[in-house]
Amino acid sequence: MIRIYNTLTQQKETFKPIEPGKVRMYVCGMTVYDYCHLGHARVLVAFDVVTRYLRSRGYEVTYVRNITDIDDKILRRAEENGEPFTQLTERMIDAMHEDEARLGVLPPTAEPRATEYIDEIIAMIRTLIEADHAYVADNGDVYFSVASFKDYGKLSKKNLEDLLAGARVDVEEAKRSPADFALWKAAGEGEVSWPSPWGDGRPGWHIECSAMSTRCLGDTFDIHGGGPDLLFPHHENELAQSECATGHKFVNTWMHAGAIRVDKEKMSKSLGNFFTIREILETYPAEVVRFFLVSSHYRSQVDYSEENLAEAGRSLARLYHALRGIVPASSETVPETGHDRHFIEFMNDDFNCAGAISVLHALAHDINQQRREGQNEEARKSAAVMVRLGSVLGLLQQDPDAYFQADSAGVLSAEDIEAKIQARAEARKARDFAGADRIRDELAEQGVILDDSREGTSWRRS
RNA sequence: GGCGCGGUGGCAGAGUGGUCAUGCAGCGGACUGCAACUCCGCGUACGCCGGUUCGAUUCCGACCCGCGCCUCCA
Repeated sequence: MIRIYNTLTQQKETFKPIEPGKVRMYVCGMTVYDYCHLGHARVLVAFDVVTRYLRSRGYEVTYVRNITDIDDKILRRAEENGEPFTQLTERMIDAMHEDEARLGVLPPTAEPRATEYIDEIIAMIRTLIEADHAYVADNGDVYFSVASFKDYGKLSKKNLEDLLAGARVDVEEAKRSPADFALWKAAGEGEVSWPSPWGDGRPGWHIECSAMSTRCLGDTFDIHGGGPDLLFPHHENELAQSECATGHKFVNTWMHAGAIRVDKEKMSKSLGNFFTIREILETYPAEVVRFFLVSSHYRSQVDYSEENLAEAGRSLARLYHALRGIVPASSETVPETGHDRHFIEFMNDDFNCAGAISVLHALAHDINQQRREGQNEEARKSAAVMVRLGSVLGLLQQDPDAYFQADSAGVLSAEDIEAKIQARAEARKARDFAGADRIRDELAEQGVILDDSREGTSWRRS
């Protein structure tokens, strides 16, 4: 029994898919005008874990994550760069795919782009106009009439009066109400546009998600996810449009990830305090970044800092250390253990990954102890469990030696290091400990740490 | 101002009405030529004040503090 916190009802609910055994999920993806930052990574990883876990429990998951490849920010950036907007978006989409692959994020089932759904968008706007939920304004824009949807605000818990009282809503004369939002924006002279019954223009931001999600997943689907700052206005507006257009409930479970913070402030584009994924990956192994993200609950805020990343690295190293030098038994031969059940218990409770990781540590402890006591077969079984549970979180899938010895800015080659280890072994044999220690210290200075064991000496980069 | 979330040991981070989170760091011991790795052990954590209760970090109320959204943002 999986329980998920639903933003709409503000409580954890037992998850029951519309169609037994199948899950239809939509997550708001990127607006591709810049590189992805850590905040994007959080959403990517969080819903990757949701997908992996649901699949591991036997669900067939259809995971749709859109790409917004047309909007004002894209057009502005393309103009600044002096390039066609499609060239910019293609480049950023490639970069995004690269980033997510490095973070171990599985590709979604479908990745629809706004520009490929213009027909569906126009059809939905037409339906909304016909039903009097939208209107064509004097300036040629088409707006959604917020007053026409009595449930407006039910997702973000806002009421219209409060919204209108706030001075921050965009006062646009053509709108009937300041809270109304654009479905279709009329194109100015020379702007990128598509033909429509209301003249040339381009879609507003929210309508694309309504059109793509309902087209790909049906009028009603199971899960809709996204970042914390999408709750309002984006998801609220999406919900309003969709329910008005289809006449059905839009989404059963709404999931929102927590924000990434830097120095107690939200990491965001507007504050300019963001770190891109590729920037961070220059300093930290991708799996450490993923581990950092997964080791706290997806809904909580997390602070990005060098120290926190470093600690995640040390914690992950403990896990890989346990796996080092043993060949895990094949997973099928190891039946479900208490650890598996614990893991599932944690994950069933709104994807409690922090708890799930504690099970991985318990397994590491078991393996170390079993090896110490010479129970190698038991250790191999424990390792198999650890790797299979790790795969649900997208962790521990690398060869441990490869993980520790990954050539990240290493000055010394693996051959050089092996040669030094050999020299040290000979010195030790001759009981020249001063000489042996000198070699070890030299390696340490180059960022190489040695681990002696009965079987010999292994090394890792610090 | 409106709405929402949170304050857990040196740090990170789960969780629970009454024996255990977990990890990092630290300390003591074992292993080791010495280290590293690993193992064994250690540390009177639950913002503040009331209330409910046999018993509250966990439930209720007030208060203090922090954060998020209300504008493009994942």
